[in-house]
Amino acid sequence: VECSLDDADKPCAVCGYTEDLPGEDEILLCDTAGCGKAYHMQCLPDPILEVPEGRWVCPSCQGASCEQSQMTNPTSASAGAPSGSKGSTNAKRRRCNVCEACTMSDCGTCGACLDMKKFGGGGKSRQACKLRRCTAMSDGFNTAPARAVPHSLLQDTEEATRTCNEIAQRTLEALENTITAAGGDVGLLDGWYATADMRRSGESVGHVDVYFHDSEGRRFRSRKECLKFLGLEKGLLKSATKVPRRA
DNA sequence: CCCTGCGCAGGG
DNA sequence: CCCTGCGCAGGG
Repeated sequence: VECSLDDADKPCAVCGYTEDLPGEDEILLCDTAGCGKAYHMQCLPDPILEVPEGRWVCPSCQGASCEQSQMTNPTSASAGAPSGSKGSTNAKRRRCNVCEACTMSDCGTCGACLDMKKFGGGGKSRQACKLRRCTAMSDGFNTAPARAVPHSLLQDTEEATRTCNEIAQRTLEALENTITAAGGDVGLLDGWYATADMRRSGESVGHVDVYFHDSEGRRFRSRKECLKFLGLEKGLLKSATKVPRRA
């Protein structure tokens, strides 16, 4: 595979970054004549781990031709996997590229944009433009529930509430899985419930904060806090578990 | 005081 | 790129 140096600073068609993320993926260029768009391997809808050998066609061009032109690629992380395979081991949640937010352009003025290199920032924040936070993230493998409310719902109290409730429920189930994985019994969570509220202003508008509550009114902000309280924190089983007052 | 909601940095 | 945990400030 040869790379044209002229294309070395072409920005990724998905994230807009020109450079490789530190320690992470490289940029691929579509080999379709007249395309040549660049993609981080990690930013692809179906991420791949190694630079493919030979010809590579981007998702956009694949869709245009209705061809599965990648199926013969032996180095792809997931293509052509045997049916018994458990699938990609590093699947992540990814933007759908279809929802309203995904079709927006980077606004160039929000905090996330101003940090992007293409807008003169340092490229440290690594957050999506506030207008482009996907509301239909694709399900990755073994990942936490999405925590975002569609922008169109920010003023629709009823529907937004329902969405938050669903998120709360899924996150509580994620907590159960975490407890189990840490060697705890799900019964520890008897009487627990989760609440979810969306942020209504600021750069993180639409983000949903989930809190866990136990049967005695204690509130926890994260699964980690729950594990600590339940004495399931990895490695250290503190005999003197901190218990908030008013027990 | 505590609770809530938002920002932020680091990890993946 | 998104997720996660936690700092922190302002209001009850």
